[in-house]
Amino acid sequence: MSKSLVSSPVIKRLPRYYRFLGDLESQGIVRISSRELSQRMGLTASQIRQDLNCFGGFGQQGYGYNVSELREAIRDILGVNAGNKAILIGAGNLGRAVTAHIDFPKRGFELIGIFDSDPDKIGKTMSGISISNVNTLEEFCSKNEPVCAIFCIPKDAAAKLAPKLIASGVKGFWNFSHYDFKPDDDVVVENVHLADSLMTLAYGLNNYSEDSAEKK
Amino acid sequence: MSKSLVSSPVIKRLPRYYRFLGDLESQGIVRISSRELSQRMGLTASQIRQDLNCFGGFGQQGYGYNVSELREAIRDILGVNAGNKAILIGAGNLGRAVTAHIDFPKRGFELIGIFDSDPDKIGKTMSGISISNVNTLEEFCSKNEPVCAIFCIPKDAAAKLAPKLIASGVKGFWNFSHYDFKPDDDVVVENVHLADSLMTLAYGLNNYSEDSAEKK
DNA sequence: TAGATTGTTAATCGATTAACAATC
DNA sequence: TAGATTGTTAATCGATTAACAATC
Repeated sequence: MSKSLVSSPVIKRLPRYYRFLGDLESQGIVRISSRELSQRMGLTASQIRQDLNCFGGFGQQGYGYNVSELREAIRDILGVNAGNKAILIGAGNLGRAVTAHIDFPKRGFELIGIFDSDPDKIGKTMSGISISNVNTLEEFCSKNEPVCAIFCIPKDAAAKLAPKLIASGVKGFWNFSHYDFKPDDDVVVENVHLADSLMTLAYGLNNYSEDSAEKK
Repeated sequence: MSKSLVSSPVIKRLPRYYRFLGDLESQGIVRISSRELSQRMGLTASQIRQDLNCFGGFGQQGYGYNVSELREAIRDILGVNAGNKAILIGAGNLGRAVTAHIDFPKRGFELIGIFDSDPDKIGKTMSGISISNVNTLEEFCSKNEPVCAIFCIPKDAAAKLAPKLIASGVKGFWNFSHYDFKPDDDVVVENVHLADSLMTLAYGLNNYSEDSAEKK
């Protein structure tokens, strides 16, 4: 398989397109032009056409885009039906919230295991999945071959587990910890740094002025 | 107060600088050059110097940067000591995790209220704060004047509450919902779209190859 | 056919990187 | 002073926007 040629800003916009198209579909809207979609989403029509054309010509001149068709196309590009096997590590508050809050099958994943080191938690269940001892992790991985790990653990624990998981064949990380993956780790990482996000908001508030509102 | 002149990519890197400098400080490291910091963080030295110079000259030629001084400077730029009054809306799994997981004072905020609409939750406490009925929200705001609201509620509830909160003087939102703020809302918004982040990861996994690893 | 809207190329804008003179 | 490293300007790179010919 060859390198993905599509730039990161484009890819990060895909889930939002997917969401808007889902809304349009459930409103019964059949077709939409890049211009109208751009107005609803707060983008330029140019950008939408450029983004979509990274993956193919989904529209029709003079008509626009068929909402359902485009949505399905983006769904398949994202791989929302792929059912990637994932494990979650850390059954604390954050792990519990992620487990309860995220509809994994809808987002392209299947949650097949939860791990923790706390004896009080091991053996209990979370969203129907039994919590396993983290020292059985490698055994579990060689048997079940998850491709994705979700880090809801502190930085130090993440630092210890990351190399082991990578060696076990884990290719992607949804990283809520402050551990920094190295570029040569050769894995796909999505960082969710909540504290960083909140501090960015603090900056925005402390430098708030009439004309400096939202800018992603 | 005039418009912030610093670009969004720069601002989003500040919390990460802050974190790394904190680590360096706790390791007892007193000075650091942009070059060494760049190697540790996986950035270019140029970028670090450019970023910092948006806010002032914190370094010294031939020496580099004093770790503690620089960290304190960034802390003040971010406003981590500002104690912005914040309220959290939605005491479900996500709200509970955020409340338990985030050290608000350390990130520039003071959590002064939690709201929900569920009678089973109202009156109970979360991290020492009593959960109030969401129908008392406006009254609470006019009395206590929070500047920030944290949305841990579904899209529809967010859509209903956002205008009210903005009218009440709330200037910033930490938005975990799928509600989209409009540019003319004239507020500061930090979106944390967990489902979007996870789908981006799905894309990365489904298009994984040897050479296409992490790219923020 | 005429009108609308795409796909795509060209122009612009902004962010990152490189270079180097200033200076500690 | 000589060496190191910043602050800052200039060059490059990439992403966004504008324009328009192709075409449904």
